[in-house]
Amino acid sequence: MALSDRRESILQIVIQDYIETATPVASRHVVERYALPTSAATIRHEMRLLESEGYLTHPHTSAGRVPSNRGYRHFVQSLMGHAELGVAEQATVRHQFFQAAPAVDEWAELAANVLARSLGLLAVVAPPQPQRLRVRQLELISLNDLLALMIVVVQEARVIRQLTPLPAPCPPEQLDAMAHRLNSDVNGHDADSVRTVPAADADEQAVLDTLARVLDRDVERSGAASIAGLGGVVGQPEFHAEPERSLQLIDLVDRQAITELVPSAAIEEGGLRVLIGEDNPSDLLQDCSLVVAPYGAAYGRAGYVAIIGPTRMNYSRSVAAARFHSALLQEMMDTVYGGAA
Amino acid sequence: MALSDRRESILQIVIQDYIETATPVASRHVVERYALPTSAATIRHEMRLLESEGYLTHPHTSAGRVPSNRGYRHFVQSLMGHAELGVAEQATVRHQFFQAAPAVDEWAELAANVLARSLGLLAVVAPPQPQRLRVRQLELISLNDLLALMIVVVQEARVIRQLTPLPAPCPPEQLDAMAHRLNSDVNGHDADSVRTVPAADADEQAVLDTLARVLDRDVERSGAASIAGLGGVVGQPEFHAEPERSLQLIDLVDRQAITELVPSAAIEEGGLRVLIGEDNPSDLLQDCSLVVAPYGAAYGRAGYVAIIGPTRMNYSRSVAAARFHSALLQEMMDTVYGGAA
DNA sequence: GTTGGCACTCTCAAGGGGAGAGTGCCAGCG
DNA sequence: CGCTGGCACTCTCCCCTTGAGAGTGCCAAC
Repeated sequence: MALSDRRESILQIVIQDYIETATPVASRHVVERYALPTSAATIRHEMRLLESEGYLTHPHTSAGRVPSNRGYRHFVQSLMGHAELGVAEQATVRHQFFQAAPAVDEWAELAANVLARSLGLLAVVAPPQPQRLRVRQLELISLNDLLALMIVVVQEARVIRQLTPLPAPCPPEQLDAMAHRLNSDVNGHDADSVRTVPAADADEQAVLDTLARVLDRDVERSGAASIAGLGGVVGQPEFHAEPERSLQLIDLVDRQAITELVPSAAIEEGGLRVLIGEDNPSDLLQDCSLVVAPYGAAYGRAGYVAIIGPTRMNYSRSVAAARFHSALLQEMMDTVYGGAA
Repeated sequence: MALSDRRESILQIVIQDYIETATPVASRHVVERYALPTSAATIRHEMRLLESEGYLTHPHTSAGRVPSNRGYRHFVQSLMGHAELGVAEQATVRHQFFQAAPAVDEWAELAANVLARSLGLLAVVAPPQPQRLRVRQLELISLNDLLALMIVVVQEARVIRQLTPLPAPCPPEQLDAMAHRLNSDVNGHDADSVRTVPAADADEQAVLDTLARVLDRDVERSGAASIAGLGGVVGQPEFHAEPERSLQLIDLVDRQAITELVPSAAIEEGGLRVLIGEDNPSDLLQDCSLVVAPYGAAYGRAGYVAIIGPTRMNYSRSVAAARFHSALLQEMMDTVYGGAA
């Protein structure tokens, strides 16, 4: 099933041209634009063969050729080559990351915005999910004698806040003292080991109970994914034609539900993956492709950088950008939180 | 220019019907649906007068009547009455708020989501912007001998994170000691007074400098607005007809730029305001209305709850919901952070 | 002041036709 | 045997027309 050299290069031309112009590409257009030494009829013949082998399709009789999912897949695997982001662009992005606040969620937000802007596609960036949370610092702020505000800093500079009712009245100074005392007891502990810390009185017990509970609960909650680039992707011509599809996608983003469409199998596997058309688990992403690059597996359930766009996306740029950002996020985490894993 | 009673009630019927059905309302439809004791011809006559007075318009000759912006304005001021959210709904929302983490940004996020879902419109909720930040707690985490991670908890449980290079090598225990020492020095201080704290050595000076800088910087940054409900609002029939308008709006939300369309004059004035059609500062919100309810002015530059939708929005529900949420946010802040203002 | 009747206007959907774009195929050529 | 020009064929897209339907505006009568 190997393709002849000429056939391959025609396939490549058709796909690249279609990615650029978003219009079916005609035989005459190919010979003219790319100054091929053959006639349009010959190209037509080759295209016909490429179509019978399943790499191209035909919207209707008198339209040019359009890549099929199989064509895109072949393009990504064999034809597209290995691109890298330009040095200048890499430097600019790195700079932005080192300017940002040193926290995973901030980085994820920044990465999603940068990716969305530079690719014009939808970008979803999720921070790694820690398996369990360990206390770094505990603070108690007295709101009144029977109610305290608990602020817990856990690893990777994540912060949990929680109201804590106190069973016995506890004036501010006493609460401060308690926080101070508890800090050395709970430092570095996770939910389970917090539960084994002995309490001096009922209030301390209440605080410890609450602490253990929120440590468990926030393992689930922590690390919401950042999403950006909706404007770019619904502006793509493929969405112009079908408003309902756009609405579904907008709704998915609005409800933060696209994160569920990034298949966890692809993330856990470790390497960068490109899912094209029906590779996708969801019908909602028919005619869409997904580029997924996981990172930060050492910090819990791996985070990921995902690019979502029409199958007609610029794979070369998308893959390069996703690879670069996932590596950068990994590097940032290792630099700033490396010891804390 | 006062309207007769009958004319007023016809205006009210037309507006309410149009809000509900989104189709121009015809004279016959009015008499039939609302079982009026007059004939269609009479209604037509009255509608004609309402149109000549500027309260209604006409998409084209043989279409029913549609409220003009002036009509909506009159409706909001005189006809709509004062609605409140149902007791059950109020209780549900309150419950959700007390379940959430006690932090202004979480509340804003929750409020935006609840509003968007219950109204089907775009909701923007911004927390108040403090005039200056005061330190509550300072933590330093040693990344290596020359680099520390600074975590600052300021009032309203906001958290600032920042990398801090250290001029002289400083092992972890020493850094802990410094944090402990500094904590009592800077507690309750703002950027200006942090600058007056004397430093024991070069490292301490570096930490204090960084602290003062981020306290200044984050006054600008803190409190990004939460936005929700894009899916609902672009699903409205008025956006179906004009895809470019939807794209502009989507882009505005994607880039977090709608917050700039909420006029600061309306916020600073204090009370709830309804801006209809060309009341809006931006051309992008032509045919849109904006309900703005400020809150939390005691905590700095006031935050706000804003509802954005087509001029054909349900003003009664929107106003009631905006009023309720702004009051609730105010109450939450007073309860949890009341003493800290 | 209210009403029924009627002419008038405008939209909307469906149908028809012509221009344009590309292909598929074939016969001829090197 | 592969390449090429020519030509018929097909399908889309846009424009125009047409007819049905919806509502109004107005008038004369009550």
